[in-house]
Amino acid sequence: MDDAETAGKTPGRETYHHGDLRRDLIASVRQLVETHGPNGFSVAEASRAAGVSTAAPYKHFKDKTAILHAVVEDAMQRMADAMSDAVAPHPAGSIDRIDALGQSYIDFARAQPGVFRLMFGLTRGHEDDEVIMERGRSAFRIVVDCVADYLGIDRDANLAWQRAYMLWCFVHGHSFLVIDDKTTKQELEIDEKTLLSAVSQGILKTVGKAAGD
Amino acid sequence: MDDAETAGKTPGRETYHHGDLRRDLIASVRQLVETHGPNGFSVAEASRAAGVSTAAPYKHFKDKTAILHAVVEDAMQRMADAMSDAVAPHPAGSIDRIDALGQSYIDFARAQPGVFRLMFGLTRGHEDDEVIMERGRSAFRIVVDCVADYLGIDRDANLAWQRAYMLWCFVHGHSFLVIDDKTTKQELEIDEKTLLSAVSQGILKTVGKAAGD
DNA sequence: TGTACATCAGTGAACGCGCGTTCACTGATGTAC
DNA sequence: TGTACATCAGTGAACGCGCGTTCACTGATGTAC
Repeated sequence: MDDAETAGKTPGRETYHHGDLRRDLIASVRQLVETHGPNGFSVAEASRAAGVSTAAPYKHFKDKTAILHAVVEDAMQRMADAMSDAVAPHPAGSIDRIDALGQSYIDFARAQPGVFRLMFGLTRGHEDDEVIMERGRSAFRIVVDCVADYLGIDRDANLAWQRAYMLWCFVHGHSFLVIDDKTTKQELEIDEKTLLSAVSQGILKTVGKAAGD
Repeated sequence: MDDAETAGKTPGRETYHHGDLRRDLIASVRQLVETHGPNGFSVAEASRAAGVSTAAPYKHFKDKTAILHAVVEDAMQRMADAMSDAVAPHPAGSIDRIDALGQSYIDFARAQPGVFRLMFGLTRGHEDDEVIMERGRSAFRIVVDCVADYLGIDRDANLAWQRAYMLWCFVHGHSFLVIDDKTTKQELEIDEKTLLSAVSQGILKTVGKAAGD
């Protein structure tokens, strides 16, 4: 009971007011999405999971899509944070930073594939949500900065953006293939870490600055 | 009228029997999925689009997911065909083959993003559909073969599979980012063709055979 | 060529269900005096 | 410290809706004799 209240789990709430329903709803939706897939979420079910009536969410969100957006905003922030954390332990300008960044991205996708799918395209209309877009951009900027530092070029250089984008594509694609079970891992006979560093080196080291030519 | 019947468009069918409802339903679903998103599809709406009662589809499919599976099976076949066609005009063993392959993949995704999303993970349970899996594998085998030929190694070599997978990840990720509007194209200041060949060269040419080390 | 009949692809009405959202309401909280 | 009142986060019942699926049926087709 005490634990439940402290953690905001709301198993059988005793107080009339919930405490922080908004946060709890987001958490419930996250869990539902992981359990029943990115579409297997309803306002009703989320309300039940949070232990409130189905009308309660409308005190905090305009409608269903507003909840979805909040979940994605939250996820974007957590992903950006995870990427920052992954980068920290490694020296600036090292390739380890870049590999750690990629690994954290993949780990995020693997840990919460439902939310990951939600973040990317499943629900249209993200383009209009400035919070989501901005958090996405700032996450990408981490990649750009690491790439620029590694290459020893300006952080605004086109080359840095291009190389960062190439890496993003690879990591993004691999993440999807992993969570979709399309990757025939045993056939590849290569572990993820090796794969990742082989690609980052292939893209960063060797193509050099000649891509525009 | 004649045109409609010939094309199987069924605007206001006159015959009691439909002709080829199964095929028409798949086409209707494809269109619905492109219009209303990968989830914006119902048996009822597909029936309406095909001009039959909502019960008619059950004469051809067990249930809703069976229709979905059929759509994905069809799409997998069309994608594999598109990839074969893309490869054909270029000499065996050339890098052009590989770039054309990647381009055809991206083109497919861009042309029918809804179906593309359907193919990948949106609906779980593809793993159990042997037809879908087999067609996916055979499409990937085209990539592996092209890579092996380019590298001048055996088509069953691990290295070929690994390199092919790296390329697939990139192209797959880029495709998703494109259809999700996450790619800030103008900021990159690089066109797709250049991007694609830079990556394929980065991954194939320069990392060489040393990735296992 | 004609008739009887099995087969099959369609109909249309109905079912139960869960959903998103609204509404008038009520219980708790915080603030002004 | 006590009371009055505005505010706000909840309730629970209700709504209309579209959906997936089933059912007994009927119209068309093909085949055996």
